[in-house]
Amino acid sequence: MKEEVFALVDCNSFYCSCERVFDPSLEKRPVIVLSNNDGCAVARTDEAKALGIGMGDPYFKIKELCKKNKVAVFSSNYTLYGDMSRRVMTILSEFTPEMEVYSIDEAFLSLSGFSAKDLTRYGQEIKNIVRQMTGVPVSVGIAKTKVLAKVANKLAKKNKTEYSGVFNLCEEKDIENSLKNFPVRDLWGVGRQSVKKLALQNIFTAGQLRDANEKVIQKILTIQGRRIIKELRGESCLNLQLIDADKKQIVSSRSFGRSVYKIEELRESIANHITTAAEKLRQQESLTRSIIVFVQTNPFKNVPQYYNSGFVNLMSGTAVTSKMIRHAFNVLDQIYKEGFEYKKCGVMLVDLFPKVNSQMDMFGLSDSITDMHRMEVVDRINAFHGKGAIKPGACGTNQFWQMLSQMKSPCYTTRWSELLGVG
DNA sequence: TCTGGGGTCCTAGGACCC
DNA sequence: TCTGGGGTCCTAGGACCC
Repeated sequence: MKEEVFALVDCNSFYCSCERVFDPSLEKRPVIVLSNNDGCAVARTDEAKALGIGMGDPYFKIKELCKKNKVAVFSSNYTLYGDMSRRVMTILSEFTPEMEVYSIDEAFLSLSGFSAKDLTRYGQEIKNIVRQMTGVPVSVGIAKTKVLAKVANKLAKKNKTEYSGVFNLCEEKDIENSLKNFPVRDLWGVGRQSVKKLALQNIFTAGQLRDANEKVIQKILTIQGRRIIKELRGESCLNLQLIDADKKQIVSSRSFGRSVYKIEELRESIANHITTAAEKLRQQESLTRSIIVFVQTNPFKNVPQYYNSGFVNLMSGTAVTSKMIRHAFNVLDQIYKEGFEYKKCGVMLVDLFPKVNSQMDMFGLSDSITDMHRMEVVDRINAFHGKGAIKPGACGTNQFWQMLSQMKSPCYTTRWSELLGVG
């Protein structure tokens, strides 16, 4: 069996760190970044965590606490974070022949075949170079399986001074020690429901899970639980996902900055969601055969509740925005009910398939060459001038329903589109 | 007043066929 | 007309991730 080694590189409080890069005065201050609509905290620095601000805490509940402690609060600025992420990933890719970009702020690097005794030093080098070139601090966990690399990374983050951001968990005695005290709820792939089920089996630590009976665990946690056990034992069964696989579904949805009642307003929002989703669809050179549209009221508010969704099947598949908007509007007409206070809506494209596999149908329902060319031109213009430079008229211009984003930092890295007023 | 958004994987169960 | 068993395909829903 080939001996594998993985490094998990994870940016520390990524969104907050991005904000700090462009405003050094934030360095020792507590910083948090809020979700869309300034709803809840999705990133916190250590200083903010120390104040008791939790992941996902609603902003209205912690607002006072933030004011009192001079917490720097930001609305999320995904253009900035996406751009910083690309920079970090580009640098990381120089350190390995094989890498999986796992999320906006995390990557698994294959270090298989690298000399074992130098792994820790290599991790330090990765950490230092990323910091030096981008300003973003990262933590590195090194181990023989992905699950153990996740554990190592978590411990590196938790004991920053002791390990200075890099923890090499390849030695048997270190694994033993680490798993003994590692809560099972902090394991990658073990969520709240699984924690409950494991507690009934008297399993509370990663060490106990590793020593449990595989078949029993598979019964209660499915095949995924069994894989975690194997990985904890050092048997690698989760491989690097090297190629960026095509999405199987594409979703665009968002809560409104305020309540919405009229179908005209929902239409505008749906048109925008279709535009976003269709763009992603064309980017991966796919067509969709099924569009789902949904609308819903605010479940947290004490008002009459309504949720509904509907779909349309398009036999020949399409990636043409205008056509998709027309179909989505038809669905919206069917599910919309007057008199409700709507808070959110969205679209899902499911049943995607590669464009090259599409067949001409007999009824002329397929996308025409002219339509496809038109979309290509639109995509190119938007790529150059910034997202939304050109969009369908149905998307509206005033976007009154748009989300709240009151504390957004400037788009430091992508100023052009901002200056042109199209970012 | 104010509680995110976008994904994947797995399983159970129904429909259908032989 | 009734009976049984096994296979495949599809879908909805649960659980999890960042």
